[in-house]
Amino acid sequence: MTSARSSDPSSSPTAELAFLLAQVGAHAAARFAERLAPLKLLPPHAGILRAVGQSDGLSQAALSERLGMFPSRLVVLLDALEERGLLERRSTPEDRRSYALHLTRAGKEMVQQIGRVAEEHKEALCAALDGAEQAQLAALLRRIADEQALTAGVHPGYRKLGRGRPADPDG
Amino acid sequence: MTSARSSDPSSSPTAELAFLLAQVGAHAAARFAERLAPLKLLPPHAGILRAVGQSDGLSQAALSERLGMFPSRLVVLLDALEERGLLERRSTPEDRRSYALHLTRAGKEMVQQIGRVAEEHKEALCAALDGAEQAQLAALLRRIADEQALTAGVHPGYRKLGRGRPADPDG
DNA sequence: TATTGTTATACTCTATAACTATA
DNA sequence: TATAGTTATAGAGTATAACAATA
Repeated sequence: MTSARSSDPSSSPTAELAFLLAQVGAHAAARFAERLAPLKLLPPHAGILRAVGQSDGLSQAALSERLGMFPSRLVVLLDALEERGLLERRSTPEDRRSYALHLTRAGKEMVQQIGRVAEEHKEALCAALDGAEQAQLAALLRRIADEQALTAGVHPGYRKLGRGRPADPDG
Repeated sequence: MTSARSSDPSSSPTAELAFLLAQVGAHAAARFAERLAPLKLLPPHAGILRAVGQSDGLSQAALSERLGMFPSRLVVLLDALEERGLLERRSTPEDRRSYALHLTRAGKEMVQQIGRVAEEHKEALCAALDGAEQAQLAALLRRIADEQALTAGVHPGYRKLGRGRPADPDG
């Protein structure tokens, strides 16, 4: 079962490519989640910290819009981050209904640490490839991502799914 | 938000590579699930049909082992496939506890159709790349998959997850 | 009347455990 | 006593709906 990779799919020589993408991608996501675990963070937490770090002071509505996440889901995730002192909700004078989200000092440090973890993760994941090959792979993926209109830094797992099956296996 | 892809991540030029893999991979999986929907199949169904097609007559225990799926989960999926006449459980004389799984005529045709859908899916997903580039991408991914010891044709989404967080977002 | 954020509820998916029938 | 398959239960995770405060 180790090298039967040739005998699988249907027709064209790259027919398995889409499956390979989904397979390696899911593996990458799972491994990253494992590396995040010691930091007591789930992937969506990391995504939020990164987004807030990039757009300091944005509202929950704006953030949920950007990440394609339901506001009600965001609340729970933000609660956890605020409780840990990584992020704070500051009430704004302009509109007393909404909060401006800011990273704390600890939050900024956590973002740094996530960056380091991501780098280690990438290195372990792509150990089979040298630097030039990694750059090549990144370039190809970026072109797919752009053509498919994927938003930079937004994982589909964050998204509210259009009423139907969850963004499931295979591919 | 369309080309901020440069300003995200941490340090190295390919730091975003792992995220890109997870992002594109999840996108691929979601799009494939959509293409499967008209066939009234979920991705795990397709995975099962393919596996049984490759190893006609295997038992549920063997199949659940191969796909890394809990036997109890397999039951429900097989029920649906059998009900639709795509697959059958034949009792074997040797061991009356177990069943040998076989594709029906309709099941084999469905496998063909899944292959066609997969091909269309790949073509749409990788529209940004020409044939040579697709082959290049596939080769790079295959090397990662091999080095990371991923089993051919088995999506991590099938797997029983080692007691912890689900194979989640990011990467 | 519409919007921000929140709470409460329901639904889906999947893991765990308990059970039967064989062996 | 152990194994194949099944059923039943419970636990995550996430979408939907209802709500209070403000605009």
